[in-house]
Amino acid sequence: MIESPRPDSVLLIRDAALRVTRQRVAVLDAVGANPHTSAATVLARVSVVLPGVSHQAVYDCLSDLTNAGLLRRILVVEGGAALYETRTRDNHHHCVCRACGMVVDVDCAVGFAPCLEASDAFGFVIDEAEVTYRGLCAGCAAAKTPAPSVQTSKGDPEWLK
Amino acid sequence: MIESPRPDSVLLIRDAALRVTRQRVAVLDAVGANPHTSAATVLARVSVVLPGVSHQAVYDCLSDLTNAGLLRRILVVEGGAALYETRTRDNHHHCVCRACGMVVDVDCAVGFAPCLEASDAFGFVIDEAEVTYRGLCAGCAAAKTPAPSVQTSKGDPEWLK
DNA sequence: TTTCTTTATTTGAATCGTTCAAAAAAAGGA
DNA sequence: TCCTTTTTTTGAACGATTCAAATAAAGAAA
Repeated sequence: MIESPRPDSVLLIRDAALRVTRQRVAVLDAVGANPHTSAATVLARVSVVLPGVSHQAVYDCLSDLTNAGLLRRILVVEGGAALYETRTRDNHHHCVCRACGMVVDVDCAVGFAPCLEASDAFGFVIDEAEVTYRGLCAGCAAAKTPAPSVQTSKGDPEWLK
Repeated sequence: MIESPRPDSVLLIRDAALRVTRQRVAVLDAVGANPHTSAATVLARVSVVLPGVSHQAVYDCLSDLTNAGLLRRILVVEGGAALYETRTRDNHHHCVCRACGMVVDVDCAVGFAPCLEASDAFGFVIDEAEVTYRGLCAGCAAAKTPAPSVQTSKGDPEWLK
């Protein structure tokens, strides 16, 4: 599954006024192909296409692309690594399984931009609402595993590998 | 401001079927007196009352008290430390200032347990919804500081010290 | 195309928050 | 008071991320 750079990525990066480098294209492609990936996983994936990429380059690219609005960074795993995704401006949320760590996208029932209208935010000028649901995914709930492979937030979710 | 252990804490800990130790009482008191504190800050505060406490004890206490439902752990700062609070079962949310790191509690406009009803959660059994609003607090927004003391998530929020 | 300047990447070390593991100490029932 | 279990201390380790200096690549200009 070695993917060739999608022209989309090149255009997106250029339009964001960023220099188009192979690393950035590869990182954007990697996240696009696998939503909710950590820097470590991105590094692994990018390494296939660009042997020898440094982890620092991956961190820099993730950071730059995030600042440019091409990526979104979410803090979903307790004590774990940040995850990245390419869906950036549609105000969707995330459901995280406490057991296996699986992350899925969720649209809020309340409608678009659900909780962005905090009741009393003490004068805060809010620009983002990150909503994280936690619980058990269908599989883990069915298995009713009391505490078998409870992944304590180290490394990547198993289902991702 | 050396505080003496509140009887509340002792009772709460005992009721949670946990052994009542000075460390646990002190940790619970420390978080109770200062919502949204990190482990490092708790250590500093507890050290005043209990000179020589180990950071490990603080981590253990925070973990035990959190598991017992006496504390809630929130992941609010990008790449930063987890914060703890004693308001545990009222489903409130948090507003975080991107500039100074200030955290305030917010009740959702949508009502009690706002976004707990995710539209389609792929069969997830959800037990918690963590909502984090990000933006600028009134002070930082007013100052319109483009990027002055932008705290990049290391250490504790300045306003806490 | 070639050169030049700016911006990215590599390299390697360091930092922070957190956890692991073994020995010593304290809690609380018998 | 004794004894067993649970906590705490002690000290090292780890993963994720960042810092800093040297090198390489991007892309505008000649």
